[in-house]
Amino acid sequence: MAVVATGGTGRPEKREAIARAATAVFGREGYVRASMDAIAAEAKVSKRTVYNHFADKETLFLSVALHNSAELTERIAALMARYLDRVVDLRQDLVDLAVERARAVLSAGDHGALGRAIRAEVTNIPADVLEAWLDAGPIASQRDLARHFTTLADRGLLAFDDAALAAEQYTLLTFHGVAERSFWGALPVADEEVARIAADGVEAFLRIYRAPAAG
Amino acid sequence: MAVVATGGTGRPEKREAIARAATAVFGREGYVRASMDAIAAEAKVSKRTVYNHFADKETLFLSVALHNSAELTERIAALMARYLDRVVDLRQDLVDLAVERARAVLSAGDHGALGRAIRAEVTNIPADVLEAWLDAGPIASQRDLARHFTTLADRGLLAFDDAALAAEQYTLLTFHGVAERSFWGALPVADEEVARIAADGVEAFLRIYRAPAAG
DNA sequence: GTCTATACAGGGATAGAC
DNA sequence: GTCTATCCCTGTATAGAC
Repeated sequence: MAVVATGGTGRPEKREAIARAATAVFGREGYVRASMDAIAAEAKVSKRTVYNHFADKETLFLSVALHNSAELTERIAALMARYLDRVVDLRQDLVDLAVERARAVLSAGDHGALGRAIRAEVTNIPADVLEAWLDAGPIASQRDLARHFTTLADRGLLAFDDAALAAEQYTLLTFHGVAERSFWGALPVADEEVARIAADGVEAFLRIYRAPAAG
Repeated sequence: MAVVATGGTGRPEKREAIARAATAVFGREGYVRASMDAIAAEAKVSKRTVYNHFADKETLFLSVALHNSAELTERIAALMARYLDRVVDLRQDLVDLAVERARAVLSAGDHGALGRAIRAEVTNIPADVLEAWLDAGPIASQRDLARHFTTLADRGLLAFDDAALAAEQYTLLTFHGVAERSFWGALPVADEEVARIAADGVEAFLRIYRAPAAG
């Protein structure tokens, strides 16, 4: 069970097209229902080319899963930098970050959909690959968030003993409610609902962690 | 697409055995991988008997999903009654409830496993059936919890404007972190981890919602 | 020398028939 | 309770095309 992408003597643009198509099809159909024929068709390559770039269906799935995980972590890191690097109105920035993160992860695009496929297959994924996926994805994002929170605490805007715990509870209060309601992006959630949950979550979060001195 | 269980002219004990077997197999394998042969074998009946009681695979799945949802709601309601009807140490009772709920939903048993299968199939489940599942399961449990919280507020132990929001945030803080970590029961989580998350979650919850007068 | 197109072997699934 | 019609999937093989 090769974790690293296999082979790949072919043209890189084909490989990328296959990976993109696989992300879309696995996200739409889930691992079991997705067929290599459908992926080849979506990538507009022959099935033989798919097998030339990726050893088998499982390798292809795990490969795009890891790639997708890292990509999403980057996008979320960019959002955190945008909203938490230069905070002027802490509450508003935390709400905006929550809304944008929910949109990035759960929007109809491929990101959340592939995450759902991975969660569905979790019992069939080798432990080391699952760990790599977690480490490049959710765990990395939580680490990034904890770092930002530490900076905010240094600036006197937040107060806590455990930055990782604060980051986890922020995520639970502002994100997981939406993720659960939408089944990780499978069903649409109204924008107002996302905004409401974000506002309520930040309100609760600030009651726990706002520094006494701060407004 | 019949929502209600179909047919059922056969012996009720056979029907129950099939439903139990289907719950186990769907939970272990997921909807697509589970085969009617495996379910018949696990129930120790012939495949013909399975099709005599349930019209097809989809009907069987949706039927056991709804049943399972209602059953789990009952078990959680019993836990809430046990820990919240006669509160003496609010913090301890909230922690114990969180731990027991996590155990009930996520333990290696069939309950959480089937829930995982449903979440994986959410895009293939008819909207009305999904709504019925939510209403008999997660939504019902949240309503029950909100009712208990209202009583606790009347007794001066909690303080909030919106009981439903408080119940949702209690669930997020004390339960969803464990659910996510274990992928809804697919992977084991150490008892100490469950206890730690419950304690941290209740601590945060009480900082938001403990009544000023109460200890 | 990689890609396309298509065909094929082998296995397994549902659902119904005997 | 077994047997079978029908279908779909993975992965390979066999052609030729740029």
